[in-house]
Amino acid sequence: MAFKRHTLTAALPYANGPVHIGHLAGCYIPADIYARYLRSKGEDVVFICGSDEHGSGITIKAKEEGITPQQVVDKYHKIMGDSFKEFGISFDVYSRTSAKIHHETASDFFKKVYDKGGFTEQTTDQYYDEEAKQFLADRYIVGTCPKCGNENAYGDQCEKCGTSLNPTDLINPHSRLSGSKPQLKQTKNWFLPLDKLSPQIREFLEKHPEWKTNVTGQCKSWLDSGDGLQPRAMTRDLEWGIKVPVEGAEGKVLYVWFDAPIGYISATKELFANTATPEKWELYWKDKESRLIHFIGKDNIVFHCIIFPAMLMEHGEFILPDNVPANEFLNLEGDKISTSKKWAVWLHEYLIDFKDRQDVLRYTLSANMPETKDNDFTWKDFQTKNNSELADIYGNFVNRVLVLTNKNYNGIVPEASEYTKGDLLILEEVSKIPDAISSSLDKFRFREALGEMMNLARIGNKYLADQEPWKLIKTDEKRVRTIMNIAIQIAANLAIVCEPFLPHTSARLFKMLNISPLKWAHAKNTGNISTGHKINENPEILFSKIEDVEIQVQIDRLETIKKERAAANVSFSPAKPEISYDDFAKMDIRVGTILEAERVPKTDKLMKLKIDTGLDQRTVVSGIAEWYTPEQAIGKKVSILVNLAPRKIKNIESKGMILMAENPQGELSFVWPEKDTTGNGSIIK
RNA sequence: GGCGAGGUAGCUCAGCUGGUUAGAGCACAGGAUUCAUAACCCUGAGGCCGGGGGUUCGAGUCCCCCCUUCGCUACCA
Repeated sequence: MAFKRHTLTAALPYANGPVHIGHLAGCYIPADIYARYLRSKGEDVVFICGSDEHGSGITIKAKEEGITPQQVVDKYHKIMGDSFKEFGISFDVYSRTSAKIHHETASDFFKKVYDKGGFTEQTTDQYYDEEAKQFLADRYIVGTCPKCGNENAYGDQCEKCGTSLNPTDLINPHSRLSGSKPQLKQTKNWFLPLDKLSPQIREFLEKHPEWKTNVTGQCKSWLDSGDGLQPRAMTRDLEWGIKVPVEGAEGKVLYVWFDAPIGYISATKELFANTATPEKWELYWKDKESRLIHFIGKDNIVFHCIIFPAMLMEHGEFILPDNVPANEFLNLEGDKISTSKKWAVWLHEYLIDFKDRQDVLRYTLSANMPETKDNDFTWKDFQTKNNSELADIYGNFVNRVLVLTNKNYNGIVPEASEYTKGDLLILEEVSKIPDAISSSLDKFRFREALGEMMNLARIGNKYLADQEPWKLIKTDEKRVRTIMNIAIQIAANLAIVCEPFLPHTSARLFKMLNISPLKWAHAKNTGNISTGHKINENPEILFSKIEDVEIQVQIDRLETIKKERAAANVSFSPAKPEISYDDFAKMDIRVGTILEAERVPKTDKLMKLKIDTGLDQRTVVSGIAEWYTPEQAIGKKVSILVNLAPRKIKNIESKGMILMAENPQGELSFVWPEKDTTGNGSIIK
């Protein structure tokens, strides 16, 4: 179980928007802490990341902004790369999937699996745009949402009501490219036979009982769900992406989720490409003594625990991940972070608003890391964590030590001549800290590890308070020398063990102590700074307090976004296109009365209704159970479309449709005639 | 409805294979102190461990049912 080297990957961020705090807390901060920690221990580490630049999301974004897909990815690749760097995420390489080396790698990967017969071919019906002469990705098709009537629902999801859809669900679908009505057309694609690989995948997962419960649980959910794993298309009919390198695949590219994880491999190649040993990347991906770890958010679990391992199995040459410590999601002020709803704190903006305060955000996000469940980021909490933990505990301890040393000893580290029993106890406690942190980090318990790091500062503060060197200096100067020596050693060790979490602070502290950065193993020692060493004379404040006004600006900003969103929500969907009277006249709408009502079992929304239409008594299944109980529904007068083609829903024949009025909140309400004299069968026209 | 993960002090979380008065950090209150960024240090208050049954000498920890949050999924026309 002893590994010689570590291949750490952080999820490739999608290049259709900047990085936000959710990405950081879920993936990049834990990955960076872990990478820095291993490096400090002297381990052989490569820490890999890059921009994910393919897929239909990019082409859509390009169309929205009126630029080319390449311009989109160039823009966000730069923003993300720059902000990661300034934030201190210590990737050994930050590559991108539009890079030539990646196209080659992904293409070769596909070809190899293809040649081995690792894919199955399937022909399916997809929407095709005759004018634009291309197949349409789900998000390229717009139509009316069958649920909420939103006219601008996408082929995969209605953004208004959140329902997930298939392109064929849309009413009146049209292409976002040409506006024309798309036709269904047959197309051939290559599928990864996850169904057949299921036993191997299961076996692989069972070898890792040590994985986090949220990860294992979600994998099991996939394996054991209804029909089990299904074959998944690894190619798409799209222009933007990596060409499928086989005959008869013109106009097709690799599925973005096929090509993205291969990006980890390409990026590793790139890392070594211009070195004396360009083939060295293979060690990190093929050697059994290399430990592959994927840092991701929970939305990526299925890809990294099932699909990518399945791809690697089919390929055959690569090692499989040893762990996938996925985090849950981070919310912002109680609401889900959303790029499209602009509900986020963007890293590149934070770096401007809170210049040189990278570590404050790193600390806050680490302390609030959604390790076991979704967590919430609030600006108030950000302020409190900075003021009463970083500033009051950590920063203040360092400041006390440096000020006392300068005041009493002109910055020269005094000699520790004689340790008391109490001193020895403290030194022992101090030397135990790195192992305590290690043991937490080895289990990917970042919050706990961070707490252990802060304990060192707490030990330091308590030591000073107990010893009171500022009093003793008047009576026992010799004793004060020992005390201050110990306090300085604690500060030095703090600089070492905080480095994975607070790298900028660590560097500043080493500089103030006027020593070169030390590695993890030194943190067990309690004499890292020698007697007579001169520390920097001008200690700076490591963490200044954050005032209310500063966070109020951020809170106000979010309030504004919220108000704008609320305003957008009360607006009704725009009027539908004009129709003829004949279109309208086709509909036969009548007044009816609900005679019987009962919930359809095993559904959330369905109610089975028996309705007197004046013409007959018939059964209608309607999705109203969220808004009416059967008792409330019985006896109600309703409007019913009686000549709608019958349809079987949950094995019940539903004849006709009840008309419901829906308000902007999605609440449904019956529609009925005002006068009691308008009885069943009356025509609504 | 199905599957998965949660629901423990005001907040963020620990509590392994069941075992004495349920823990930590922050926030809060009181005290002490002044080297320090009105900080530090000490003390304290604060928990029907989501609810209800059950197994057990004993349950936050095991079993059943229910409620609730998040994710996937079914059904929604």
